[in-house]
Amino acid sequence: MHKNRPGPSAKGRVTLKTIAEATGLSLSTVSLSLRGGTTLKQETRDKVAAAAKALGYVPDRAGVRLRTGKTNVLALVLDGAEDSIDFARQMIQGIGQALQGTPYHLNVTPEFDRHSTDTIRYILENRTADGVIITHTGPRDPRVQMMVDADFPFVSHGRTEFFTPHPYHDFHAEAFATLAVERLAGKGCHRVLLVIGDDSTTNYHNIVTAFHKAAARNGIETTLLERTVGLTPAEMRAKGIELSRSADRPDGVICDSEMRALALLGGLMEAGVGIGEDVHLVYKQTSGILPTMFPRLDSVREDIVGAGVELTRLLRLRIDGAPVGGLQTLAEPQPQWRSNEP
Amino acid sequence: MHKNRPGPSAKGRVTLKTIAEATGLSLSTVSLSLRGGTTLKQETRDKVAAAAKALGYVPDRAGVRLRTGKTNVLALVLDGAEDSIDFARQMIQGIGQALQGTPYHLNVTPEFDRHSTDTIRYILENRTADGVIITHTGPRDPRVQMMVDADFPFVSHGRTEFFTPHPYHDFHAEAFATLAVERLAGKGCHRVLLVIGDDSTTNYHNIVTAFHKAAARNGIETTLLERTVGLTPAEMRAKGIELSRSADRPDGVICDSEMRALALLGGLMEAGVGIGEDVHLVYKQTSGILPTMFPRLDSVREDIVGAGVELTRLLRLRIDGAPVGGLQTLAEPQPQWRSNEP
DNA sequence: ATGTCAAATTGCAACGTTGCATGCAATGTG
DNA sequence: CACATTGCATGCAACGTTGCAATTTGACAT
Repeated sequence: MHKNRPGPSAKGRVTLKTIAEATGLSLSTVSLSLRGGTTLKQETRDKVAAAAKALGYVPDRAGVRLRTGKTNVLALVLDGAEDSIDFARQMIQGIGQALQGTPYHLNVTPEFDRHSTDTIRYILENRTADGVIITHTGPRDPRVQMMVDADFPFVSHGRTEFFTPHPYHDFHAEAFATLAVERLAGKGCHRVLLVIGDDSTTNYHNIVTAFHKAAARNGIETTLLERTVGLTPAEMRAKGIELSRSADRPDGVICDSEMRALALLGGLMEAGVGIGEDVHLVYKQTSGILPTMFPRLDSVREDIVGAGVELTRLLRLRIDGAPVGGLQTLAEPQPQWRSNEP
Repeated sequence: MHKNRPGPSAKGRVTLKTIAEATGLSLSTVSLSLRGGTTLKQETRDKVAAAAKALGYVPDRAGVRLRTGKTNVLALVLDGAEDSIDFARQMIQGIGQALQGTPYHLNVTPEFDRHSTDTIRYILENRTADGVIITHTGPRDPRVQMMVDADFPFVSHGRTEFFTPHPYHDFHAEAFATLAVERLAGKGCHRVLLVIGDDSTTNYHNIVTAFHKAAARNGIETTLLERTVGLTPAEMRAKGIELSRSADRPDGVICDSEMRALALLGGLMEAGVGIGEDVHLVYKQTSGILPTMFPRLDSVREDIVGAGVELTRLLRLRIDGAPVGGLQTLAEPQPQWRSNEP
């Protein structure tokens, strides 16, 4: 007779077998019942449900995964960008919140090169998650391409320009740009600088396009734009000082991130420019940091926790087979006009 | 005859069986060989290794996990605190970096209440990870207690006051406090305010104790301390304004976080206090944000990415059975004295 | 040839789960 | 009363892996 006792269930783990013995039913019946088998007698189903609850049964992930291929894992591929302050924490907070009470776990992999397909390829080849969330999506993002080709469930935070539709959730960047431009126009600005650093995301293009359109509608000059693309925070700061001295100094600034807003403000303030007087500012707010620092700054808020919740909702629907159709949503910007407050 | 074809390996997944067929050896031999069975002929081992590589074999996680109980998962329990800017991103970056090329995946669960044992309990009961990393550790952290009792592998970012030793990695808070006090003493400060908000962590106690000692040694007054415990950033900002007007205004400030430094600075600067002149400041730096904003501020850096790498190293050693003895390390603070620069 | 012994390899069962095919009462039909 | 039909429940195999027990192989001595 064999004695084969490996580690896992050394201590009395509750499995289907435990429930079967407790109820006097067969293992198959218990399994069927817990998955809601409709051919079972109501009495039986109740009995099983009661026993499962009493014993504190939780299906073994390895067993399920081995048998069905379902991992009950969602993978978040986390971009290394630091321009959106507190982005990672809030995104994970949101996803975690949406996953509360579900069988899903969250797997996080940092992405070391922007839009690298390494992690995605690994996940697809080894079927190590049921679905993927990516952030900082690009217009022709190769990660999206790869998952679309493989017909693998995913959502992107951000849109793409691909012909084949896919699930996404995105901040309404165009609405943000328009709101910001109109706010500055209302303040009487005529030369507006768009401070935006990262041109590898779709977000960049959406903002730039909408910015130009809105500026044109409002008779605002936008020639200074190119001067801030791709600058590091330190360079951004230097740019602030340089700008303050230049002849064509802008009277309005729009920042697409807090990191950049902080850096530029550092430069401008050091140069003695009066914020809210000589120069008006609107920035995209994702954390609570700047408000403590500069209490009367106009901003437009993007809710990252909410984005995490929504991305998770969409992805789960997709995994459950929902058609891509309804799985594309935009988050409306939330204006926080504070510069008129006392 | 049965035909039982579930989802997972519909497409030709490479398993031990594949290799067995390719090499003409038995499945058991292949398994044994890949795990480095020493009773096998060298020739056989080479043949198996070659085939495995050629076919791109990766062990199935579910299979291994079911059989051995080993999950190849590390769990990070992520505190919701936002005072250390960019903490979550850097910690995950560090852990991810240390996990590159290993079979381990990183599971992240946000913790909704400080030091809640819910997540830990779940992990212990369902053996859903091989080891746990916790952050923002408290002196009598119930999470630590629980894992020590269960003899479950974990590392804490931060020390505890428990009698039973456990693996940890921590920032050398005492060294930070001492460095900061001495720096301010060197600047001629006599009344120093310690701005620290979170008294549920061990870190808090370590800093406070060392701060008092160092202050006493340097003949510095520290009576203002209690006034900043538990304040929110917004209140901290108000406190800055209030302080600037008070009779016993400090001439030196030490901040244990960037969030608090920013908030207090916001208040002080709005009140017209000259930073680096009327008041000197030293803060604990974890991100690159403040340097762009206030370029000539003294700080002491804590490397969070490095902490992630180190925590992972310690945890893996612990999982592999290393005794707790050597698995306790401290990170030395890195002073960044900038206030004298031009 | 036969037996002994060590070296090298393999068969088998099991981890927990699911889904098909089958079993078995009880009921309905000719 | 034989026979199909229905309603419920169960046996069995398989997912990929590992560890033990057992078997085969080859070398060597008798």
